[in-house]
Amino acid sequence: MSAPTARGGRPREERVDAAILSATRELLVEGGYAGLTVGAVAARAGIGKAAIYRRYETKQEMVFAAAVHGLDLESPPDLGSLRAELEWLTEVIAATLSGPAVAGALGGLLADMSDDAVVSRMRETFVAHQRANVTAVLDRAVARGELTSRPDAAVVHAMLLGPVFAWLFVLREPGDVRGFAPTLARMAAAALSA
Amino acid sequence: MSAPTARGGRPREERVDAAILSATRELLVEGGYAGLTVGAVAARAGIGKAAIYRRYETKQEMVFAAAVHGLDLESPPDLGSLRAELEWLTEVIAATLSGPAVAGALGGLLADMSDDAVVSRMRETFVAHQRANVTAVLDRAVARGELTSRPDAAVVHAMLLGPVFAWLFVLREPGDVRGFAPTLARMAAAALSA
Amino acid sequence: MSAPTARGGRPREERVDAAILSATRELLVEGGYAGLTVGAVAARAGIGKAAIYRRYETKQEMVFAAAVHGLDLESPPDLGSLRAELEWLTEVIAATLSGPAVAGALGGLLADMSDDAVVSRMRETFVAHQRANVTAVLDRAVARGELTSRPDAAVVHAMLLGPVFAWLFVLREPGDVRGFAPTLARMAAAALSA
Amino acid sequence: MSAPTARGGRPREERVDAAILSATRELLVEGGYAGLTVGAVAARAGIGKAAIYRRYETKQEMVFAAAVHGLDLESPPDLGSLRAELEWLTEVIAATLSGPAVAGALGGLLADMSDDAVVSRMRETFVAHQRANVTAVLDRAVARGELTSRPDAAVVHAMLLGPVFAWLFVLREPGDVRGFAPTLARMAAAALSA
DNA sequence: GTGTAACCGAGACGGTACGTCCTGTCTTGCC
DNA sequence: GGCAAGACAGGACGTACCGTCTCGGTTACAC
Repeated sequence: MSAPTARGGRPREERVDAAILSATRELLVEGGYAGLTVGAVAARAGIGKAAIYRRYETKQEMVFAAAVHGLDLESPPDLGSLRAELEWLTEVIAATLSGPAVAGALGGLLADMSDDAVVSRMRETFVAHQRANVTAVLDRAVARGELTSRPDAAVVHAMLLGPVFAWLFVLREPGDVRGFAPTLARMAAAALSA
Repeated sequence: MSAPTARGGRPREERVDAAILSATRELLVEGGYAGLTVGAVAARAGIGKAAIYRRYETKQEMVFAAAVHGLDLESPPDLGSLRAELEWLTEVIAATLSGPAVAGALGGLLADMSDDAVVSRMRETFVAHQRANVTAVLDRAVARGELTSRPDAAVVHAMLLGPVFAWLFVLREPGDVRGFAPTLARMAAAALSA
Repeated sequence: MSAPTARGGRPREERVDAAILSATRELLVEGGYAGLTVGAVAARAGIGKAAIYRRYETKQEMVFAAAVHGLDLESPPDLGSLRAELEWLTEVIAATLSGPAVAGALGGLLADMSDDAVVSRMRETFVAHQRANVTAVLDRAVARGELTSRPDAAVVHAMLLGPVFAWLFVLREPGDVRGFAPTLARMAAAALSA
Repeated sequence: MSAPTARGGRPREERVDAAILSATRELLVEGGYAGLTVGAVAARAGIGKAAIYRRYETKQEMVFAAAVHGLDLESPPDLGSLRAELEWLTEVIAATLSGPAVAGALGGLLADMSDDAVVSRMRETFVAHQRANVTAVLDRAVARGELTSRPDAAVVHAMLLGPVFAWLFVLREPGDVRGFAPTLARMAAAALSA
């Protein structure tokens, strides 16, 4: 979809790609996923709806691309201790999820997707990289001798991502999510070390 | 809404209340939040749409009432140890969230709500009771001497609810969520004891 | 309907009858037939909707009763000439049709009725009496020698009623309908005499 | 409404315009104005409701367009005498009003309209042309010397249209309206000549 | 007097239509 | 062939109204 063979004809304008993503992010901040309309994105971007559907098959794909695009691409640095690196991971996750566009989009994306291809893509893009980072951190901790055996990365990932997710989307504490990260990392480190 | 003073006039029929909730739950299971129609609920319940809108201002309120109604009302029994009780809590949370109606509804509800009254109601109903249960468990652990000081119940709640939530709605591992609960509870107990 | 056998039980309150008709007429003036609601009539009259439907089977019957009630019951006096009496008839018709409640109701009544009982009742009540008056006037003109044979009363009635009706409901000239009556009567007299 | 400036974009399809009008006329014949549903028109026409509301602001406008469209566009031929031409006019009016779609629509249209723009448009379209025809006929009669002065065309129009209108919508005589036209025209000619 | 039957205001009930909105596709004419 | 504009089919949404029914209570006539 995003890369149809594109043999001949006029090339797509990058300006349009950028305008779509940027307008989507704006409207996501202003009105959340609900209240975001493909027509409104087109109008805000000063383009036609067809230019959107030429790039994304559905509204969900567009929002996913806009919200997730370019997120969380760094790998965790070696900070010397499991706990410090877990804290780094948690903070990156919290920063990613609490960005205004992501916050507006994530709930909505979960809604419109049942079990189809989009959710798979999302898992691959959004989840796989984070899990790789978790794996790297755990491997380093084993190498350092902080852990005797490497726990399941998926479980550890859920333990870091989950509370942040719940905090933002269900609990919605008025307090800053960032302050939550160190506490969470400390508890996770303790749990793993035990 | 659900309880207008109602001085005179024909009283509302409980049969209708029940039929709405039950039809909503059925359709939630069959087609998820997306794909659930107010008209379809009315048709399935054998009532008119107006009877629904007399009770709930929006589709979201109806779904919320149907999905959350009567959930998780038991209090945690004294099982003798913090870990056992955390495990009980986690299993209740997992059972609640993975029930078919709730699973179909929760994502969708998060979507259509920005920050308005519905999300507050949801927090009050859905979250408050679980948090009270967490508090009770922690208090008992302090009384037993398992913990020296009572940690923040909100944080502990997030640590239990969050991973389950993430597992179900983001990670969507094919594996059973139930198997996840004991691991999670064990790690939480270790984290708290440290 | 209006007079069910009424064996036992509490008798109907005349206050309610009057309140219904009066509220209907008020709302007819304020908003026309469209925009008149049975619920609004009940509210304005300070009664329940059931009290209305106990008296009238449909909204149309109620409006008909309210608009037509007590209209046009006088018989045409002997004014000495056909033309004078035709003028009297035309003025009565114009006065009847241009009353505010009737004006608001008639179009609407015509709308909701296809060919059923209500239109028959309306014809009987509203039309029959006027036609009897036309017949009386024509008979007197024959007796006076102004006409050699009595024309069809239905045709003459249509020639008097019709232009007034069209003037009010289709043409809607801003000018006063009353000024139209003498001209119409004069032309009708000339047509009949020829 | 029917002609927005429409600079760019896909032009409206004539097929859709025609399908709307044709489906409306069919349903008007089948069930009258009451019993005609915008949804049913859309379904019968094989189009979406939005395509209707893009063209007509309300159901009334649509029905008006369908019932009145293309009616009565001929001008009265010179038939040599006032009476013959009046008869022609009356027959055209009767034919117009007694057409099945118009008969189903007119009463209903009168109902839903109070005094707003729709009734004005209707007057302009439906009435203005007929009145112009009346004027032409009267002018020819003056030129022929049949009339000494030209009477008010509005009054004459009311005298022709009105009885037909009343006959069809109020009196509803079972007899054929067509037979009514010559009598009416003869009487009108006599009245004008006097 | 005390039934009993029909009344009363209030308002919920099933049903149906309205007019608006949105999605994803298609069709113009211009570049 | 991409692009802006916008029409298309389809269908859900939330509102409004109709005519019926139910509640708790009142009022007259008959026994």
